[in-house]
Amino acid sequence: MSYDFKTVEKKWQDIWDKTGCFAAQNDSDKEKYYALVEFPYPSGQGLHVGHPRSYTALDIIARKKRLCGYNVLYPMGWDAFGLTTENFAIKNHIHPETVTKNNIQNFKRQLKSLGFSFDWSREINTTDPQYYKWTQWIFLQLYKKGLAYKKEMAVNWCTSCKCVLANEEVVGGVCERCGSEVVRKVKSQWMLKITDYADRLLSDLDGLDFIDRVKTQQTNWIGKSEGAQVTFKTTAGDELLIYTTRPDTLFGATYMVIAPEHPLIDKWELENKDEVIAYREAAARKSDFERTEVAKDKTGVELKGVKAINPVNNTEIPIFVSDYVLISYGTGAIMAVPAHDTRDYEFAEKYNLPKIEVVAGGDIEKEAFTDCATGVMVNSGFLTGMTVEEAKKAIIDYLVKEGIGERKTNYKLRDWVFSRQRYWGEPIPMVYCEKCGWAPLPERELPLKLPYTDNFEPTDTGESPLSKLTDWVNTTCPHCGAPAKRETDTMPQWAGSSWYFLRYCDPHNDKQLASQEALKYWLPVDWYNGGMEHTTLHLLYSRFWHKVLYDCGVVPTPEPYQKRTSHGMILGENGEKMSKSRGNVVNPDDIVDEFGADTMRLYEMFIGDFEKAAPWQSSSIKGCKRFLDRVEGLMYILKDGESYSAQLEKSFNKTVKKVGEDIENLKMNTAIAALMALINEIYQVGGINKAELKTYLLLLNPFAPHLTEELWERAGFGGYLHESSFPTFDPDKCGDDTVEIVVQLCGKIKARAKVSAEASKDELLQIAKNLISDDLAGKTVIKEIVVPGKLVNIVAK
RNA sequence: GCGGGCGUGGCGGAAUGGCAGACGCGCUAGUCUUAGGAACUAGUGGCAACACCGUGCAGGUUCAAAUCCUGUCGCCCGCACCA
Repeated sequence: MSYDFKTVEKKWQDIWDKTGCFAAQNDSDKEKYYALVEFPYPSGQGLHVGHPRSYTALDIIARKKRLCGYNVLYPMGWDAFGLTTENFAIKNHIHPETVTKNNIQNFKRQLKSLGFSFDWSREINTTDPQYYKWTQWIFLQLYKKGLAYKKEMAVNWCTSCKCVLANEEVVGGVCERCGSEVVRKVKSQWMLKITDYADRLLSDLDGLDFIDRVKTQQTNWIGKSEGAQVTFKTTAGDELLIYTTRPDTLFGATYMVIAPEHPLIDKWELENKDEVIAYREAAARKSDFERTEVAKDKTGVELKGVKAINPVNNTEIPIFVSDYVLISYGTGAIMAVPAHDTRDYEFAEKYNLPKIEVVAGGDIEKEAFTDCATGVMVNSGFLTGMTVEEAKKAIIDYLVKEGIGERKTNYKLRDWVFSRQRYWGEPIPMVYCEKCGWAPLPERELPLKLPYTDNFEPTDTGESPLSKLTDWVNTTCPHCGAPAKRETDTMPQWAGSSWYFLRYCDPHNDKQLASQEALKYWLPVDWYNGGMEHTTLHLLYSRFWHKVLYDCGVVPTPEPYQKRTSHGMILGENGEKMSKSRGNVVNPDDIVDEFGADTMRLYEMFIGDFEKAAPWQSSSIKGCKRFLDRVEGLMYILKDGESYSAQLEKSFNKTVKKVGEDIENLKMNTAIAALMALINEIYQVGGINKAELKTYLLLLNPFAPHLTEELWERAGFGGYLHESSFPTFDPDKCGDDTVEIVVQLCGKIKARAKVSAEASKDELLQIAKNLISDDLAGKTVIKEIVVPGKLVNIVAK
């Protein structure tokens, strides 16, 4: 018995399209619910089976919330700028605009075939000038607030994409996108000062309902550390500033290390200048990857002719240059305490430098003693005898009093490199004038449209392809009117996605990025689901932009998303990541064609724990199809009935409770299992009445919307199912009258008994004792444990 | 190295201190069928066993442990010389 899913699904998708029934209302009195999934990058490969996992889960949430009376916004759009499209365009000699248009068309067809209840009237596209007008506008606000600045700096350069990458886009020393080598290159780049927001991005996590691993990852990425900044005098007469989280170990500092890029190297008269410069150049030639590759073996050169003076004991100590110290963190210089830092220890061993134990408790002949919790200070002047924590406080007080140091907080987070030397991105609305310097484009000139060209390939020189379009580049200065040149770099892919959820609130507004009323009504996003891979990229960037917009008074909430969850990856049948090269890719179109959208949706939810990775199993899909066939089969055993039958009343109440709760907790797999168990019971009983079918269809509807609407209509329930309401349950009718309890003797199961659910502890105990009286004979009862509804355990000797 | 997570039947997975294996796949038998890689019914952790054994391994706490604690092995993810 198999129903005609193709006809049924087409019919309902057409009805939903025609009636626009899933469009959210901006002027509603109803309570709002904003459910959001990450909008896709419309690649040429089409939809991946990973996409529907997220989309189906939140579609279930959205559909359930609508049935519960909410005004639901569940939108969809296209994150369409970016390198993948551009690289495809170059390879196939098609303009990226055409590629994007085709890919979107295909994605949209695929999404529609799965029956998602997206509000298509709010569809957005980041490459639409009416959209990126506001991306550019936000950039101008960042610039006005001093949060966008241009800086000559060493950046990550992908040798294949011929383009700068953000720190977050470099994974394991290679390009996140193409896997090619990333080298350091000095370029002038637009930077966004996300570091100004580091503390707020960290502390505001507290009030948010994000899953722990997202919070942990963002916290680690921001990398807050507290310590002290200390000034060391040098024999050259000037000062060396260092950062340390262990100021308590200052008496143990036996040498200093500065990063190869440290500016003092150029300033100082060094006896071995050639050697030092050679070391620096060797370090510069290394890519980040090589530099971390050799992390095990530390190298360095002593700076001859200059020494640092330890301010607490006036000892002269040598200064080294080494690439294990990073110019980009802290002050680019450290005091080395080999006795209490493993890296310094390793370096000191190699270069035969002295170690002074200042915290007792370890054996510094063997290894560095880094424990802060147990040690006591020794060899440390006025700190001797204190605990590490006491010493930290005392030394900072001392440094402040002497004017040679202060308390200091540092972050691992770096500013966001915002320029890309590529064509397919938003033009940065800035103009460079010889006289005035960088000038922002007036807001009325937005959008600054991306000029159309067929010559969009990246250049070997590292210049943006836009620089070849001299007609476009040459302009006049917005300040003085003199001839000037446009910025030719474009924005990174992360720009358009950093605020897209705002545009959904009011997508056709041509005066503002969205109206205040709309933003006030819809924000924050109530539930946002997306991939873990975006935790330190998109998710962090968009929180940053949102906070800036909040400070500008553009958005009414300090945080964009109230709740964040993340789905596990769907792996190939062989348990490996799905990829073309592994040949284990499943195309959603094939599944929809063979089994239908409802089965596909159900299977994606039934595959396992939503948060965990799960391998695709073609053989299991038919289980979901069989289940839906059995649901359709209910029509043939349907009886009249205004209320639940006595036989099924408890089961229905229990299942309503469970399915409702499971949906809210994203436990779609067990919700489906409960519906399967219930239908098994219905077939056991041999029939279902109309009241029961109604409830059953409503519970299943968020998962399998097409079939349930169809059966609703066939059963003659009137109107559309999606206009009805989610069933409620009677808490008193969720428990069974009789329950089976287990009788244990010393924790071993000896008997089982069906008892009344209402039975008291004493009654249960008596029943249990009777049941195992033979075993108890001649023994002394030591302890009796009774857990009503579960078990009785008697401990006897 | 640091941080996060995981380890349960032939397979995907349930169970978060209280009956291990819900639900599904697969498998076995049966029914119907010209046929079955369809559907339906029953069974299905191991074992000859109602005893006993069983949640990576070794200990521990508890009347009771897949679940909590300690150690250990293996796998996955993130960060990676952040001073």
